[in-house]
Amino acid sequence: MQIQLNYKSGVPPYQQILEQIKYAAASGTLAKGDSMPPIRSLAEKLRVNRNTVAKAYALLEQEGVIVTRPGKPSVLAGNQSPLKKGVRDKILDELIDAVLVQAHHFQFRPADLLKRFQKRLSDFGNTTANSKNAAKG
Amino acid sequence: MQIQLNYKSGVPPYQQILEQIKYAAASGTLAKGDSMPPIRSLAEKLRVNRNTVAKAYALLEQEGVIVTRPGKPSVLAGNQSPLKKGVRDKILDELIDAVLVQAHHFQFRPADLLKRFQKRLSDFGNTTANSKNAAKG
Amino acid sequence: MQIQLNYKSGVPPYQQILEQIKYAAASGTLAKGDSMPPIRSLAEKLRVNRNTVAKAYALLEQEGVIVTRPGKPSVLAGNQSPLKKGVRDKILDELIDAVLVQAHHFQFRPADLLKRFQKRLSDFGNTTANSKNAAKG
Amino acid sequence: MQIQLNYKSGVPPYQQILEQIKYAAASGTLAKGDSMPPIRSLAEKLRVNRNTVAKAYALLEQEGVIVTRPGKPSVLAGNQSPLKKGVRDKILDELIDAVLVQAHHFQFRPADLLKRFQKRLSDFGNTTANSKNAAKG
DNA sequence: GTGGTCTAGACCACC
DNA sequence: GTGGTCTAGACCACG
Repeated sequence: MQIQLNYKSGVPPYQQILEQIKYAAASGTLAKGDSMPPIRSLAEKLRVNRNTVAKAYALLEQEGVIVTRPGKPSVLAGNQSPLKKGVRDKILDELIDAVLVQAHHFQFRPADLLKRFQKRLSDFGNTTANSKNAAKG
Repeated sequence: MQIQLNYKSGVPPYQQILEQIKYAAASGTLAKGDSMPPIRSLAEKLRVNRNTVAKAYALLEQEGVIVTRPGKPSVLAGNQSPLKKGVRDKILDELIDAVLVQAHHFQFRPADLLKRFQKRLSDFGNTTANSKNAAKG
Repeated sequence: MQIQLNYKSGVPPYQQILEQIKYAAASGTLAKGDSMPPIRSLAEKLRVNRNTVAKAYALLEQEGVIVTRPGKPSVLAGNQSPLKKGVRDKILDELIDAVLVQAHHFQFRPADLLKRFQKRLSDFGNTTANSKNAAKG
Repeated sequence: MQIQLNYKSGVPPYQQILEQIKYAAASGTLAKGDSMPPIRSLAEKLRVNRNTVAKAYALLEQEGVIVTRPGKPSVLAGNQSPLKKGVRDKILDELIDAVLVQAHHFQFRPADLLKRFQKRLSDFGNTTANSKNAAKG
């Protein structure tokens, strides 16, 4: 699972973690019964205090998204109502628009922006392919 | 210009104002040289404190989006970011990464994501090109 | 670090704080990686409101002088301005012009002014070079 | 006479005008009995509202630096106590230091800074040589 | 403890 | 009327 924290977005980190895990669950990246990454290692990876991750997990349990049991890894609860395609598209479009607006403001030429996006996309594919193994290892 | 504040998102109001004005500027709803709504009236309309809007305006000026001068209404500047290229690229990359992560969670296939991005990009280009006429009409 | 506020100058306090911290950073009184005085204590010492100091810190971060992170003390960044070269040059030229105008009013001969500038420049270089030891001594 | 307004210094324009005229008088750039530039033309030259210049002139008269008579051009009053050399030097040094600090922050190399200063200095010499005639004409 | 944000209300300088 | 600044006091998120 890939989590991106943005410190300048103004959204509190615990909330960013929360949302991204929820999305991952809703989209099927995480399946029912999968175990979540341990708080400690996730905190370390994100370079964030454990309390911050713990808070996200606590809220996730409160919302019924995960089940935590002391001593055992947290696992994803079942029956996630997956987001409808329309909703998912809307979320993505908003993020894409943010890119477009900023790029326009920076006076990027569309072709250059597209190139940058493609490059980033292929880079991302490679790292996530590796990270899956890294996470398991 | 239409600004909608979302109090549940966790994004601070001054930043939502900032982004939406940037959006309006980028999409052509506001044209270069147009004068901005006065801080006071915008604050009243959004039902926030004057200082909150003032903060957004101050940041917009620092980013080179608008020009403010005491006694005069703020006006939209010619889009010129005062930031170094490296800094601009970094900001853009972070926004792109947010898209990639979300798309990955939603299990979009890279090809589909790219297609969606391209579509959005060309739509955006048309909007900004047409908006001048739309505003006049 | 020593900060002196002058209330008669007309320069807003937040800006005096900004400049003097910049000065301390440039002259080596503060070294890269040093942590800054907390906003609250500095405000108390200067007998100004917390927000006033906070504003100075926020601007210092935007200029790349310090790095702030909620929960952690602010630290001095490696000096790297995020501004475009053209913008940096313009800022410098304005400061230089202020010198020239004043010298002209004082009827300094250009040669004398240049000499004075050179002296000050080399003195400044020595100060920053020695300050590390001075701070330690 | 050369007046430089800096809108980002935080010092109100009327005060900048006031100070620079006082310095000019104190340093001898303006001599007793010289007539001041008319409010209207100075305001135009500085791209500032007439009220702003008028305010500066009013304060100058209040301080006894100039004498204004309706319908006639304002003239410089006599007996300006010229600033001592030590004071003048200190004022200049402070302005020079501001340049050095900012240049250091921008990581200008001393040689480059010096070069820039020299260039600006020679440019300034040329413009002021012309402006004297322009002002008279 | 740290920094970040918002409100409420005040004063200033400029046009 | 405009934008800019400051104070006083509150709440939040993070470590």
